[in-house]
Amino acid sequence: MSFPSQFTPASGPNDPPIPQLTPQQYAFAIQQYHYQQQLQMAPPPQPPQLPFPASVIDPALDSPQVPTTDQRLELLEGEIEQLKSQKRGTSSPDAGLPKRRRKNPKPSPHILKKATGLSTKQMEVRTSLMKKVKSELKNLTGRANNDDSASDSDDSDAPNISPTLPFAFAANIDDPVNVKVIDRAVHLVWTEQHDPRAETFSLPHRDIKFTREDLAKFAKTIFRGWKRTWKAETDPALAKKKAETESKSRQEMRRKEGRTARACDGSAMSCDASGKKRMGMKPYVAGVVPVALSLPP
DNA sequence: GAGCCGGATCTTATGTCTAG
DNA sequence: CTAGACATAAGATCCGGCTC
Repeated sequence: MSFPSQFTPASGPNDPPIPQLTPQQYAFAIQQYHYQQQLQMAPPPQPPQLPFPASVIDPALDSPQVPTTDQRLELLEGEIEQLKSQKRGTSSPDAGLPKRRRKNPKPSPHILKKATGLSTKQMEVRTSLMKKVKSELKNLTGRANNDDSASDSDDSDAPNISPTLPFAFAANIDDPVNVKVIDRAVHLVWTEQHDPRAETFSLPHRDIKFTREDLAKFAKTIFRGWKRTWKAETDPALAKKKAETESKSRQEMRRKEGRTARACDGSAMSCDASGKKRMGMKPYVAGVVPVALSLPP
């Protein structure tokens, strides 16, 4: 995996010319462009405050105009300002609901931020949303171009194109560039998935609620993970440390494998096929006795 | 003190390699 | 070709520091 070594936000997110695209890639780019244009222009000024919009994508926008890069940038910046003012003005993303309903507040259903204590359905929706946020981030940052795995189910409707909004990993998460990318991804997923009646809705359960903050939380977690990878690749000291850690990990694993092989010699229970994933693979934990070694006779 | 951030660590899914 | 071994990426979680 590789990241762009330089980030030039001043040049605008869409400015870089599309380099040597094949006709297929170019077609994808055009498709993606229209797709994002629709999503970008469809929501009313405050989409989260509309409980159930009739449609996520305005059919009237099917023939998208082609704005300039500057216009797109302005739209994005306006979007961010809108989100910021929205956040300042409301403590909750669903503040658009009639206030009378808040007289007897129920326990908040927006509990997807933390994975603990969630029901099975909530966990499924949470996982699905994380995948979608990640997918959008990949497409927005161009990371998808370097990642052929693309196993996410919704990748098909967001084809990979050249980078448009790369993360500024050298900066913090609150850097305007990063905030812009995260907000954009959150907005895209929210627009597609917040309305169970929308055609774009594809979550496993319609009755599970979530907020834009949940999505932002997911995006930030993903950013941190990617930033860690980026640092490990760009910082020689970290790269060296990582290599040493991995080397130790492999040594430890081989030692454990040797012990396990001896211990489970003739014992089918302790070295069954599930060992393929090797739950005992704990790179950083030395001295942890594998469960297989303590099994009863 | 609550909330956020970043780093470190743990866990898991998935990709790649290789011996049979 | 296939099963198993191994490598890697990345999500989840914990923890300490910082800010308000």
